[in-house]
Amino acid sequence: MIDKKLITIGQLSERSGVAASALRFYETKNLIVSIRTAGNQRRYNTSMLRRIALIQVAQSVGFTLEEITHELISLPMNKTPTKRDWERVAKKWQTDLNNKMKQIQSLQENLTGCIGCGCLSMKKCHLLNPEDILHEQGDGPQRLIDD
Amino acid sequence: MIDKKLITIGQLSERSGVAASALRFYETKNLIVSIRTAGNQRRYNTSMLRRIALIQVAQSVGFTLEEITHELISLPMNKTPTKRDWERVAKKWQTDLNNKMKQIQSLQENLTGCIGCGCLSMKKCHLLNPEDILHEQGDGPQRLIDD
DNA sequence: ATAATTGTTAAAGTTAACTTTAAGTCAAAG
DNA sequence: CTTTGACTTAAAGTTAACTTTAACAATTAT
Repeated sequence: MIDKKLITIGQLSERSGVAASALRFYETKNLIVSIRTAGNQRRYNTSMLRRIALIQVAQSVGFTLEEITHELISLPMNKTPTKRDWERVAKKWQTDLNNKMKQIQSLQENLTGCIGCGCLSMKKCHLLNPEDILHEQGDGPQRLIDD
Repeated sequence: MIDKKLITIGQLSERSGVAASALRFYETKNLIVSIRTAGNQRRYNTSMLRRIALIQVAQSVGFTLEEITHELISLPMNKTPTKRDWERVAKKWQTDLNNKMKQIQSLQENLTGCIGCGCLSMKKCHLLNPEDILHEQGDGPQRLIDD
């Protein structure tokens, strides 16, 4: 439990797929931490690989690094998160993912509607008519070729 | 059909909700076009409102402006797109939206799995084990507290 | 022990998508 | 006709998320 395997930034980079420059950058943003050798080189606990994987997942989901810093702030840097730690983070992400899904679904429905109805003038299309356009001309009978 | 109502950049900005500076920027990126008055001021056909709405939708879906330029290049600048024009664009978007949904769903499932199984060591978690970590130690019996 | 490799920092550069600024012109109202 | 408000351009600034560069130090291999 005392002598853990520590890896260099080059090894962490290769195993995580994240460039060393990015890892140094992440450190300035407090996303990850390192310990230093007597000669001032960074060494990482292998658990950092997991943390970086989490960061990548969160990024792919659309979080900014700043948000991710806040999301992960409660997770331990140098050991496996507890089940409770992990549940809290994962549930937050699920909520955000659900919201993203809903947004996309509503766009999907609107697109389908637009295709279905032709939407040639698009005067009535909810998607393409964000609170304007109708007021651009009086709303007489719908015209198929217009402005 | 000859004298259409033309609007100024300020009006377009207010009605679209997009800053005038952004509209000028969009023009440099060929996302929109304008005609000029004798005094060199921009004037827009009101159909540009619809095009801007499309741009906003596409952006919210995650397209970059460059991608949007390509998506919209086939749509007429100064008149209503034909049904065929519109169908092509909308279908492309639907495909992209479907892909986004699938990606998010797979993340959802992985997150659920992780919560369900506890994933305390996370050695086996597909989500958190992007082709590494298992090789960090021989795979003896799964440990709950580790590196 | 020395060479080759890998690591260190600070500062500047990069891309996307805009905004801000400065200095000046146009258009609309009175 | 003059003033006020809207518009014009070019150039520089902004934020996120990094990368590149330069000059130098630590490790590792021979």
